[in-house]
Amino acid sequence: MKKKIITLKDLAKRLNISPSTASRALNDHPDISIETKQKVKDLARNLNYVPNLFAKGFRSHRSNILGVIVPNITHYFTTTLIRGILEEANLQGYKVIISESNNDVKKQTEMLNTMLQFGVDGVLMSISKMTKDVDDILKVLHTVPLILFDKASNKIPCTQVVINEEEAAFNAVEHLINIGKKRIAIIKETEYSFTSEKRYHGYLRALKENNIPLDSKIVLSVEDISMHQGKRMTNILLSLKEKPDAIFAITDSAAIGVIKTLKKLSIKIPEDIAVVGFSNSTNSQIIEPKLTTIDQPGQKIGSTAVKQIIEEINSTNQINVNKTIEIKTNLIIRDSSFKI
Amino acid sequence: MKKKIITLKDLAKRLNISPSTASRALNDHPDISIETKQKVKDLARNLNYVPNLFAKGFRSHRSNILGVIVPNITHYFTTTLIRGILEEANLQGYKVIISESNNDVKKQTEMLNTMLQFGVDGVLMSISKMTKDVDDILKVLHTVPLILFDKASNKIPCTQVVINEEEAAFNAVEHLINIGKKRIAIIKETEYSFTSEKRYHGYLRALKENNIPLDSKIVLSVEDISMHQGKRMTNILLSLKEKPDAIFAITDSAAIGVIKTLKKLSIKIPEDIAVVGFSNSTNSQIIEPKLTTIDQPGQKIGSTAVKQIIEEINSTNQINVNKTIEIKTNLIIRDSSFKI
DNA sequence: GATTCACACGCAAACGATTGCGGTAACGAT
DNA sequence: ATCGTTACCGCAATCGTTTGCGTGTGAATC
Repeated sequence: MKKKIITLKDLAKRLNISPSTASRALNDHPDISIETKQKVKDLARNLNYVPNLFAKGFRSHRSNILGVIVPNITHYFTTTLIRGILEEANLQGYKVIISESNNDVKKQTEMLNTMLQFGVDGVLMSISKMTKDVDDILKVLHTVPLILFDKASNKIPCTQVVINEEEAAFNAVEHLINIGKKRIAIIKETEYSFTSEKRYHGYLRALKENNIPLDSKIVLSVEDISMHQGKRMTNILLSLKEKPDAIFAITDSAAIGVIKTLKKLSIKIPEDIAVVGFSNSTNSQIIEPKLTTIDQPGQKIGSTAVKQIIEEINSTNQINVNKTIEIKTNLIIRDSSFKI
Repeated sequence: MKKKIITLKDLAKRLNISPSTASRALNDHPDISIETKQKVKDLARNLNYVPNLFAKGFRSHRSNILGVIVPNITHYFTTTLIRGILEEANLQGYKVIISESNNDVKKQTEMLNTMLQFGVDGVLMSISKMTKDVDDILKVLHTVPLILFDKASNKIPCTQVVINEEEAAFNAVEHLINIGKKRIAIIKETEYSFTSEKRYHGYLRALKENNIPLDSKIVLSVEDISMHQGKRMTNILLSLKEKPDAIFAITDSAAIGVIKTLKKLSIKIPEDIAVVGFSNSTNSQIIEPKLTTIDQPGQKIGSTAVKQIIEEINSTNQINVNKTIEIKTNLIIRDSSFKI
């Protein structure tokens, strides 16, 4: 009852050729005649021959497996990233091993190492935000190609696939200015977060280019940005003498916390205070009023990262490419910031 | 500059023993003296020896890789499932390859096959809902252990890890009855969906045990359940002469569509019409009023499935275990169905 | 007719870890 | 002194595929 597994040898034996000839035939080696190639390929198809990936990897040191490490898989945006990765990898004949670091730096390097043990051909990583010490990550660079996506870091000399964080934030804030807002608060993360800092720079530039003075009282930083923190920060902002007329939260979840708090206090959105988030999560369409936010094309980021890493895997020269690929975002204007 | 990879042979050469002795030493074979074992293990640690997984799998036909196939990775519940799978697999020294079938049956069997090519030791699958022909899946059973989780099917003789769909729905509907509702509508899927049918049976039993007659006019079925369909069905229900005083949507997204429609028409929730969903998605807490729903412990389902499949992988006897493991759910009562 | 050359293919080694079997030494028992 | 037992270890084969090198065949060239 056991299914007999067909090997190269089996093919060779049936055709009275050597295994090496069969191998070369299947791989289109020029030394093999067209007729032989045809014969081998036909038989392979008929017998449902599948090459043993272990044996293949054993010799070639290639697994056709990519490693992916993300901080938190339950975030909607992360799943769109993964979807892009899976799709593109599938097209190119690669499989994907996924691990979750839970924003734990120790776990992160641990997973990196077990991935190498499992013989991945390359690693795609979205680093946990508290990654300060990058030595462990740098070690990997000598072994297999590494690409950072979404959550990146300029401390690591490798290809990075990210969104145009700065410009996206700039557009969001300028949009608020365009609808007549003049006192725009921001809820961001502490300076350890690379992405948060970039978005903050976009915020600063938008103010500057529109001659709006920066008021540090309405620049709020939190450690772990969340809906709850959004609520807290809103209460702080509302307790100020000069209240803001718009709030830019650097995360949808925080923005939703803002909206919930404003609604509870019957503050009109967007008339009294407009709100803008970041991510275009599913939640942003559920909340009422619907949230203006920035759409990040996760799927495209994922597929781009895969294309890039496969290119690096196949390139023989071991130069450390150190380029940054930026994916365009889109501002989605909804009810929380409509022109009045 | 290239990192020299340490092999068993290297260890053996340095200690002047044979590779086989080194192998046995690392694997705690009784034939090896304690001193030799110690020496080998020490050297292995010092030289940072990592066994070549290819060679290992090549001989042992074990990859320590599990395959996972899910219909749609972007659903929040699915991500919690995956989180459970990843965690438990990590604990047990397994890696996980994930694929998305997009509810496409053809793709599903295709992925199943490539997974086998990649030498997975077992497959965990949440089948796409339109799976009618299971022949392709049955073939897999002869090759590696297979476990169905979440979306299962009684047509496939293998272990299944699911929630108590029927009881969960029963509890939800009985809760509506307990808060005084007497005319409870249900929005479900067509009969091709196994899970939907089970939930429907729970609905029926709750009515029966509480002596509420079934009215087929308020039993609505849709092909692809979604928020949009929730809205559509609500309008249909409201056009009836005898309107329902509660709506049980078999999915959170549909339930949210229901709530949005009711709010637009200024129908009071839960006073006029109560609403209950299914899944405890993040959205269910964002919507106002917050949605009463059924929490499915995804993480536990995932980890249970992994534990189970590893057990089956390690069990030599090839009996097809055909048991169903049911994970308990919890009814989460929120504002959309509170007692008035 | 001798030499060259391209073509098509086979031989055998190699990759790293595992394992059945055989071998050796040491020691005690007879 | 001989045999048996035990403890410990090495030899060599094995898995399936790839690849450098060698070989034989036939045709073309001088």
